[in-house]
Amino acid sequence: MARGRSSSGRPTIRDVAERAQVSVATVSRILSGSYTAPPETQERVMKAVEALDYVVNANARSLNARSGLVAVVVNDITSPFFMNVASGVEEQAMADGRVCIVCSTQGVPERELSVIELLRARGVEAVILVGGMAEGEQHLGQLAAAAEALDRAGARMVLCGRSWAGPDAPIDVVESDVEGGAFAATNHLLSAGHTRVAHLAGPHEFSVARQRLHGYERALRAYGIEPDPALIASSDMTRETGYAAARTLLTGTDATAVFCANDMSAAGAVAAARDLGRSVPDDVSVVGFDDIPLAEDVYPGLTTVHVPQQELGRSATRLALHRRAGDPPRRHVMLGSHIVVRQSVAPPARLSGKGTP
Amino acid sequence: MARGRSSSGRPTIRDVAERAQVSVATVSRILSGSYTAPPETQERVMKAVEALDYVVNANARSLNARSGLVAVVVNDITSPFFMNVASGVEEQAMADGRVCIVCSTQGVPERELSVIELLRARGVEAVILVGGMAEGEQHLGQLAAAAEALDRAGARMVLCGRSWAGPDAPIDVVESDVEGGAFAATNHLLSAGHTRVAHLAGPHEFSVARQRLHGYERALRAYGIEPDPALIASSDMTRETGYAAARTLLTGTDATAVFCANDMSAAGAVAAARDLGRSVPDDVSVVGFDDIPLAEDVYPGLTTVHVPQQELGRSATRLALHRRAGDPPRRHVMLGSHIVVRQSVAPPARLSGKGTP
DNA sequence: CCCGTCACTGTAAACGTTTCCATGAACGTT
DNA sequence: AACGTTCATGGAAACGTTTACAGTGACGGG
Repeated sequence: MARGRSSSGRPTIRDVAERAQVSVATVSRILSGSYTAPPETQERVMKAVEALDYVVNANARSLNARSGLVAVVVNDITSPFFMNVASGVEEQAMADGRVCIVCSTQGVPERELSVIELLRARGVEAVILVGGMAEGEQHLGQLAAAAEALDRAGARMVLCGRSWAGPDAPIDVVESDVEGGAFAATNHLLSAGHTRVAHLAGPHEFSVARQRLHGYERALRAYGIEPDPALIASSDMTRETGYAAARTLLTGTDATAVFCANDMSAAGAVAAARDLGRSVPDDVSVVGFDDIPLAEDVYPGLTTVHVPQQELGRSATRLALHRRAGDPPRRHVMLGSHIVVRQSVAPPARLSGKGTP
Repeated sequence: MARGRSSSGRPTIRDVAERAQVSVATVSRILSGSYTAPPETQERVMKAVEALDYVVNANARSLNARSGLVAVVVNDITSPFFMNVASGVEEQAMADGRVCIVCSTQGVPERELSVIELLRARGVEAVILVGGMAEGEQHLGQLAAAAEALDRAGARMVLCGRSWAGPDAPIDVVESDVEGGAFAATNHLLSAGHTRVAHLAGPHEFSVARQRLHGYERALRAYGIEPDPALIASSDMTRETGYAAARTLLTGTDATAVFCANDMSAAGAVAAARDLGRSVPDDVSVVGFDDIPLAEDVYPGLTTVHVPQQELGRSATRLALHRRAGDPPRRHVMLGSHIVVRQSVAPPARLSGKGTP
């Protein structure tokens, strides 16, 4: 039952019109709610729609009207940080009457461009780029070109939780104060009495990783300590590589504290410490970054820098969607971040030994 | 630079044709790679495409050709379990030359239907439904209708990691052996010597939650123990509700072990135990379900039932995409699950006291 | 009684593709 | 020399909508 008149496939607006004994124009008008038809006709059309189980062909519609699509592009669909930001985008998009879809580059930086192109082909109204590691000279150029192309098509692209590595950003950017957060985190360790504070850095090509490194170094210097390259290891911000890097850091150096580039690698560092028979926080203190839900479940609870993930997403979406005539072409939003104290930090063993009577 | 000839918006195929001095048909043919044009023309067209920064309008294309879109629908975009399954879908979809998008119902069960409708409107080729709590009589009926409508449009819908609650499924289903897993998990606790094994169940409307409950009860009975309703609490499988439910379970009963409906609520249970001053596993044993990455980071490492999340997604996608003429209309794939032993289970305190000399 | 207004509806032209069919040229076969 | 084949191309008809424009009656004011 409920088959359309057309030879095959979905019923079309013509089938509905035929069945309801009106013209396609009338059906279109009623369905898009663009005006008030007399209840009698309205009903006839609705009945036909019901009977045929008709849905508009959104692709055909997009030929004339706006698509109503907002897309989030993430590097890895399983990363809690990215997906928390994405859920913020989703929320705001829905509030603005749009539909949100999530696409992934599957960890391949170059794919970022092809995904954007694909979205442009689909006529999305906004592309929110969250995270993303590829920040080479050439890639940035192509990104700028892609943004311009989107612009021409009436769509907006905004960088979210990631900063533009070049001189001035050709697109909107929403980020949190990463360097300030890193400074605060390192400072937290220093003021607990640590002097040998290591940093488990992220990939150097990644601007937010560099910012964390800078914040770390700045905090050390503010304490009169010159950063020691031996205390800086590098991971790609996953649990596994964090584990490995932390392990060498803890065995090869006299570090009593580690500031990690993100919570994921911090979880790896905690596991590494445990496997080496070092207690956290008694033998070694650990601080993370991001404040993903995991941070609360790791034992001991991870002291970390809170990044307002949902708000990052919401804000980026607002920027993309709410554009008024007078707005400056490029906008930049900087959200604050603050430290969340849990149980993974304590004074260094020697000091705490000295400190107690 | 690089502006199209049209008044505004993106350049069209006509602009390209004009610039390359060929017909639109030729351009279309060359771009879709449907035949081999002489290199000279080929080059002219490519140059024009480049110069105008042209991308096809995928919506217009979808009017005639297939869309190449595969969609995953999840309940909550921030759930690790769902997103791991989704990444499996993504992988397989890409392998089959399709593009994968993720949509969320944002925790609102009814929204599932509207999202499916929206996807139908976009002409997707496959809809993979992962998770999803709404399984009322009426909802299932509507789901079946939606599946039929998709079918008519030449698209496939498959249920993934979730079973059809009614008599026989009107659509393809891929699931893991949930009841068997629950049986094994409970059995693991029983054979460690526990007799007061509690169950932190999921919502009863949710078929996979019911299956876990059944497996739990079956294991108890196999040990000659009649399930005690007092030992069964309920959460909605989040960390927070798991925490609350576990807390009442641990204070109000003499349970020495808890089998949790999923790892998330198990993490809550572990936290509750800790906050009550009960050590895991010495005072209380905990077993989870799913084996999400978190299970490894919780302390102590969570003994849990491994569900092949990626494979679930891959398999569902294959089912949707690889359909041959002779295939039965409805298929059902059941993947195995097995227990992963970590550190959250030990013999009950009394027994272990008795057991040692 | 005429005419402007109004509410409702239909016709047809976009929108940007793909693809069927036709055309003409070059070329090897009989 | 007449003829099929192949190749490269163009014209035009779909695909399923939306929407500008035009048309129909009905109605009420002059």
